[in-house]
Amino acid sequence: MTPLRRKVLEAVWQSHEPLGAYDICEVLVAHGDSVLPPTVYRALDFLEGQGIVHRIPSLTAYIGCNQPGSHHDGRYLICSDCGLVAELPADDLLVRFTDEAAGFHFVARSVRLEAVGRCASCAGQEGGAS
Amino acid sequence: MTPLRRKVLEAVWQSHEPLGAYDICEVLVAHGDSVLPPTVYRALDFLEGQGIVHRIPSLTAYIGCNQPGSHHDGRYLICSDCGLVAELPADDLLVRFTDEAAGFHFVARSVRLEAVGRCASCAGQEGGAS
DNA sequence: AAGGAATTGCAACAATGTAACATATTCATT
DNA sequence: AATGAATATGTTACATTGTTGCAATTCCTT
Repeated sequence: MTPLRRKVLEAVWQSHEPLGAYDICEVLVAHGDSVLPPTVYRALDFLEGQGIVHRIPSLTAYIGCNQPGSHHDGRYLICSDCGLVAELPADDLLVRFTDEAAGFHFVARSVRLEAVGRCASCAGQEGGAS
Repeated sequence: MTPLRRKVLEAVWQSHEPLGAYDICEVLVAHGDSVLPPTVYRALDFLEGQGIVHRIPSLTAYIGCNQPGSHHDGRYLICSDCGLVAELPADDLLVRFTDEAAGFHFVARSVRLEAVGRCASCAGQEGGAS
């Protein structure tokens, strides 16, 4: 862990919504650091490898991990209205899928379960996209 | 379903690996059609809405659906070595997650379960990107 | 201090996705 | 058949996201 990586991590942590890599650039620059995309991507790769942040491919964005560790599995609720992501703790569903994959001689390195839909508060208000 | 959409669908179907939108452009152009990105993306949006093709966000690419229908749930095994994707039929795991999400008043519109790792044939050969 | 590995800075670029508007096509209704 | 609404496609230009390659720095070990 280096100062730069810590700054990237803090930027992700302090945001309540997923941050894109370029968003992170802007945050750090706003803090007086001069940071360009390759630097951010490298820091994110590192942090992801440590299981401290997670990439959400559906949003091309990153979130801080709830309960850090080096497990690469996770379950996510992604609100397509407000963009918020809730991370649920990994459970036996993921293990069962890993086992099922093994039945096909597939060696799973990470398992992700994600639901895309509308969160409680967005579903409460009217205005559903049809 | 229109001629253009059918061509896009065929391009996706006839590829044994996931195709990016720009790959699809190239395929159609190679077939003599003049097609630009917005056209392909629109066709893909339509086909995805029909449940005939699936987008794999982890790869920013598309695959043809095994058993077409308008269900938006799926389970995928994604080989990070060769890029091949196997689609497994949806099962009760996805339903259980939908129910669990509902417990948080989250209305899931689609659920995806994906494992990233090494497929049987890639795991068989040596050369793990350790 | 010298060597080597890992990290960061930087410039240029590649790949992916979208907005806005023009043009065609379809199809029901007159 | 002519009109007009709705849908689909063509085209330009651009926005966003991610990468390559190399130089400079830092840090740790010998």
